[in-house]
Amino acid sequence: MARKTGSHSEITGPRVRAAALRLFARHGFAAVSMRQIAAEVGVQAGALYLYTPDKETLLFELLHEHMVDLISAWDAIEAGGGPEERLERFVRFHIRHNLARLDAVFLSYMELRSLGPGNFRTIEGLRRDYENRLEAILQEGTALGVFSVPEGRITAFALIAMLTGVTTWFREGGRLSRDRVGDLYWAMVRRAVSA
Amino acid sequence: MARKTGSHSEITGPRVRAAALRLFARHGFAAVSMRQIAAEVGVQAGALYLYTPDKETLLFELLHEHMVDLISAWDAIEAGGGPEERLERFVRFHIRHNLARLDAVFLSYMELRSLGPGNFRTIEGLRRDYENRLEAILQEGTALGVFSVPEGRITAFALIAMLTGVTTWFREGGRLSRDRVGDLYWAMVRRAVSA
DNA sequence: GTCTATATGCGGATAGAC
DNA sequence: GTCTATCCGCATATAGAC
Repeated sequence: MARKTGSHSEITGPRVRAAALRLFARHGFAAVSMRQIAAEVGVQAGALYLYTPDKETLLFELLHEHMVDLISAWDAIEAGGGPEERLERFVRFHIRHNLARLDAVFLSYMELRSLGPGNFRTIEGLRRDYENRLEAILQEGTALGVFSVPEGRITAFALIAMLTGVTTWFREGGRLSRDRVGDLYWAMVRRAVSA
Repeated sequence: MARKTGSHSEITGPRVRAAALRLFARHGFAAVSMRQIAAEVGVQAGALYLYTPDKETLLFELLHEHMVDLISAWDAIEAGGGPEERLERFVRFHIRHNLARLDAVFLSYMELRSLGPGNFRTIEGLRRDYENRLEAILQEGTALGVFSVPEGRITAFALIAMLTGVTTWFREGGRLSRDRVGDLYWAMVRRAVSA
């Protein structure tokens, strides 16, 4: 199947999203121009509109993809085991998954406000879905008497905030390995919720 | 001492900072124009430059004031008692203080990147000063055998992230009072670090 | 699919009148 | 101390050539 010269749809689309993700996370959504994104990809600004109807939609798609990716990755891992086992798996998963996606994590926390109301609600709903999965583990463990968690929802918020915080200080090649960080955080989480 | 008509320096300055804080936190530094800030205060855009040399300096001063305020408020409270007592005081102080300054907390996390290198380092240094105070409590408690904290610095990061997270979900007049939230978080923190 | 060119409007910051 | 008017540049988004 012959293709026209200069036809790079399958390759330029992902490159646009990658550049936008990097730049939005680094400088903020409003501070980044379509021209900057285009320059990073190596095309002219007008060409970006072949891949997104406008700037906000580009942001929305990045956030949406990140949340769907997070939830489906967890759903593929959670199955089986008691609450304590699943909670440990959650702690290690959340740290590992987010450390591998620093830009997307930062963007998800900072630029929800740059979305219109409809897009905002969609992303917020996905975040809630994720939080609910952790809350369910905590509730189940409390019902079984292995955890002592009087407020499952608030505890889920607290734990996710603590775990996500790793992304703000962890440095590749630093003194602590990812696994060691997982050990440390799991030790804290376990003690914080144990009966 | 007579004063000219339309002379409101002592009152307009604080109003400019208050409007900037609110708008920067709500919409992001880059997304807010000097004209918007001026409109909120009720003056014309040009008049703002009587109170700040430029937009970035305005942001810097807001962040700087917030950090100095935080540290000096804590220093006025910390004195006296053992590590466990001081840690409890820290937990309750951090939650209470930050809940009363939601815009500034949000801004401090999101818009450090909008500062130039020099201003950035200044704010980062102040944040480090604050973290060090918590770390010192954890180290002292570990040395005395009342805490079991193998990594004081990482644990300080983890606890601050967890506590600051309250600002993202707490709603005034909701089911939980501030004091109850303090109780819940202190229970988690205590168990997470106890020997 | 990408380019160049452009419409149209808002951005930060300054000058000078009052 | 504040206002009006303005400089100048960059923003998003689109039109039409190739």
